[in-house]
Amino acid sequence: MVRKTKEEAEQTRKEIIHAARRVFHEYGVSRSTLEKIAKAAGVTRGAVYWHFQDKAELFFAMREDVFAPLVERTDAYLLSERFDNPLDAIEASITEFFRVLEDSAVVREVFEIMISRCEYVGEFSSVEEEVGRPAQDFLAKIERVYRQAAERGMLRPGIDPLDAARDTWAFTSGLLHLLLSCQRGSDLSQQVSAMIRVHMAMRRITPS
Amino acid sequence: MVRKTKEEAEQTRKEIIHAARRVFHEYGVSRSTLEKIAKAAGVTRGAVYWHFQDKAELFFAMREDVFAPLVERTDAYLLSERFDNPLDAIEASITEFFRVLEDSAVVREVFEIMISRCEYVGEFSSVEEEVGRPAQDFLAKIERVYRQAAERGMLRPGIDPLDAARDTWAFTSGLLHLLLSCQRGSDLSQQVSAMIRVHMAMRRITPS
DNA sequence: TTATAAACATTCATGAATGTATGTAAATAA
DNA sequence: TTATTTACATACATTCATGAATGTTTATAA
Repeated sequence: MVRKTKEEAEQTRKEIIHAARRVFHEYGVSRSTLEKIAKAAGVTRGAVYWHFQDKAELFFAMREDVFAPLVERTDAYLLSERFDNPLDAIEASITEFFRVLEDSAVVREVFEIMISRCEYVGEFSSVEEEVGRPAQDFLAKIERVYRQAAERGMLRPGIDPLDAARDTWAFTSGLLHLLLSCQRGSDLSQQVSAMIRVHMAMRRITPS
Repeated sequence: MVRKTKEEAEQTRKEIIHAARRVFHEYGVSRSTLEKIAKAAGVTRGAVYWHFQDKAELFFAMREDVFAPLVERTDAYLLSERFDNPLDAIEASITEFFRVLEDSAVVREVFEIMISRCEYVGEFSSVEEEVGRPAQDFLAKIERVYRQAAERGMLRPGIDPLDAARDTWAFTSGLLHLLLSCQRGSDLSQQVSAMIRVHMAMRRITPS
């Protein structure tokens, strides 16, 4: 039976993406053949080639599915007006990011694929830029927020907002990488929220 | 002409390792065929198979060549007795690490391969553990040094040594990853030493 | 109702990488 | 001096992934 309805076709497209995620995660991107992915999705390579031009396009689709809404979520916290203290917005945003990472196996799988199961060469070198841009954006955003905190006298004296932003930037990136690539039995995931709290506490005024 | 002398054989072994590094860096590990590596080294696949069992063994040899001496160097700073303030030892150790990374193209290439040009699955999943161990060790070491600083009253009051160590741990890891994977025209490499200084300054007493 | 095109499955040709097996000349040990 | 390894090069068989070409239904528009 072929020639499904439009909705059914969209469904198989999504199943291919989900299967790709599982296969990428298990075998790594370059060892994930389209045959394996198709089989995991319950279709043949013909279906995969119908929906996606090649492996790279499938990879990008899988990534975009998870990435865009995540950035939107964390930005909502970061740019929210409901925090009296801008530092609370930063803390809430970062905490939310790692909370999603902890709660959603799908998100975690995609990040693990991108960090330790993909080689950024050839058709995939553009991925690095696509990932680098949000990182760059994140730095710019938290710098603005830190600046607001400084203006309102809520950043500890002697700390430059840009310096604080860069430090938080590196901290966040490092925490992500450590969490996903060398957790092996370490209790790091249970320490995450405490680490974020401590990190932010160091730049608040009147640290008890 | 075959059957070289022992020293000549050792030389070709090294040339194969160097060629592997260049090829791995350009094409990524999985797309680096032993044929390409052999050609880059000026030999045939026969020579590669003579010196190494397969691609994985060649990869490990290439990595070990660079990794071991680097850890030794940074540890020398970290565990040195010549610093009055233990925090200076930490700062010097981290600074030294990134200085080597900046100065040595070989070291940088190997780190770039390991961070963004290798998939940690199959025969390579053990690499993650091998890299995770030094990271774990680094945390333990700086925690001890932070504790010394606290005992000598040189750590800013209100900061727990373990918390400080974890924060520095994440910071260092993040800085490394940001530096190697999303530098694209950013002036990050020029900011590194300043960022380290700022990071450490936040945990020193009497921040001017 | 029928033609068209969508949504796949199937088949085929091709190339590329791997591992192994075998060849070979020179260094080295006896 | 000669036998034996060493340090490779060459050749071969096999597997495997890719992309394209073609086949096959069936939803859908006209």
